Amino acid sequence: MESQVPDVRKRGRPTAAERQAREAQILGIALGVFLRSGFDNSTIDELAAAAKVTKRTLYAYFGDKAGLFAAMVTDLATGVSLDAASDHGTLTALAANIVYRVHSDELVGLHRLVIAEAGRFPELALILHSRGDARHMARLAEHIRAEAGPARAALAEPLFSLLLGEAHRRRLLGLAPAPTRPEARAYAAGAIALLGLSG
Amino acid sequence: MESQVPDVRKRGRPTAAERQAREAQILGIALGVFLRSGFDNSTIDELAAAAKVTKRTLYAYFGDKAGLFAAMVTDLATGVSLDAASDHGTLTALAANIVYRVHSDELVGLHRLVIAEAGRFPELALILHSRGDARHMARLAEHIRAEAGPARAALAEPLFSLLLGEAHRRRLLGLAPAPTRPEARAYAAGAIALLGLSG
DNA sequence: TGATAATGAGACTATGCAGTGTCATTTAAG
DNA sequence: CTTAAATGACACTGCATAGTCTCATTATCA
Repeated sequence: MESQVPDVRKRGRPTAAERQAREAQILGIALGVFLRSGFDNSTIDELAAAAKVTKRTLYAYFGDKAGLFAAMVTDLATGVSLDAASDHGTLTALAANIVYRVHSDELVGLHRLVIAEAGRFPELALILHSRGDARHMARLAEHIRAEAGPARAALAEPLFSLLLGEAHRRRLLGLAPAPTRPEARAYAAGAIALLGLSG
Repeated sequence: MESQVPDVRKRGRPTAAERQAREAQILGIALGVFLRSGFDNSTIDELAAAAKVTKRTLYAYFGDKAGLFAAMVTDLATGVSLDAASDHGTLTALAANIVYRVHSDELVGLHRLVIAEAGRFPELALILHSRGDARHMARLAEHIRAEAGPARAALAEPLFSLLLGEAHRRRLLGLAPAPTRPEARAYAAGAIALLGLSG
C-alpha cells in the first residue's frame, strides 16, 4: 500500500520547497499508519519506514510522537474544511455531499482517532469539531436560509444530526461500510423530507 | 476514589459465591480504570492495585489484559440493557430517560473505549451496539406505536438520532459535560416536537 | 483430617519502543 | 568555495510493562 510512495530519500540539505513538500508527504503517510494502528500501536519506526524517512528526521520535524500526531490531525482538519469549498447547488446536493464525506473511511477514521485520544489531546478534539461538524452545520444553515427562509435556519443542527444518524454510529463502531454516492443521496433526501425542508 | 473499595484481600480458597462476587467487583473497578486511562494506558499492575487483587488472580480469572477488557465491556453492556427495564410512562418520559443515560459519563466513556478499540475487539462493538442503541430504538418504536400508531414506528431511528444529536458528538470528543435531568427532558421534548410526535 | 484449589507477595524475564548520540555524506546558501 | 544545515544509517540507552514463576499460606471440600 505504501509502495507507490516516491522514494525521494535523499541526503544533503533540501530547498525550502522540498522541505515543505516532504513534510506534507510525511503527514499524509502518518495518517494512513495512525488510521490502521491507532496512536499507541503505531511505532515511530513504523512511521519512519512508511514515510521513507529516518527517525531523526521525524524528530527534527515534529519534536516527538505526539507532535507528529497533532500536526497530522491539524493538517487534515484544515484540509477538510478547505475542500468543502464546493458550495453551490441545492440544499439536497449539499446534504448528500456532506453525508458522503462524513461517512467516508478517512473522516470516520479520523474521528475514531481523535475520540480515542480526546483525553490526551483535548485541543485536537476542538479543532476537529470546529473545522468539521461546526462548519458543515454553518453551511447547511446558509442554504436553509436561502431556500426555506431565515426562520428555519435553526433546523441546520437537527438536520446534521439526521445526516449522520444511526448509520454514523455504526460506522464509528466499525459495524458498517462507507455508503456509496447514491446511498448518500438517498439518505440525505430522506432526512430533508423528514424535516419538511423539501419545498 | 478507590478508597471505599472493601479490602477483602483474603487468602485461601473462596466459596463459589465469594469468587463470583469478587469477579463482579473486579469488573466494576476495571471499568473505572479503563475509563480514566484507556486500554493501552491502563497497566495490569494499576488494575490489580485498584481492585486490591494480585496480578496472578487477574490472570487466573481473565487470561490476559484483553480478556479482562472484553469481560468488562460485556458485563457492563448487559447491565445497561437490564437496568433499562423501567419501561412505563409516556414517550417523552422514556426519551428523556434515554437522553440522560446515553449522555452520562459512564456510557459516553464506554462508547469512547469501544470506538477506540473497535479494530482490536470488533465483537465488543457489536455487543455494545445491540445491547445499547438497538435496544433503545426498539423501545422507542414500541412507545411510538402505542401513542402515535404503527405507521409512525419507523420514526424511532431518526428520533434516536435526534436524541443523541450534536450534543452527543461533543460528548464523545470531550467538549461538553453531561446534561442534567432537566436539560435532558428539554432536549427530548424538543426532538419529539420536531418530528411531530407530541400529540 | 488430608488433599488441593485459590490466593498473596513479589521477584524475574522478555520485549517493545521512545528518544538520543555518533559519524559520514550530501547539498543549499552566502 | 567554504560553511553549515539537513539527512541517512543505525547503534544504544533507558524505561515501562505484559506475563510467568516460586513459595508460603489459608481455607474449602470430600
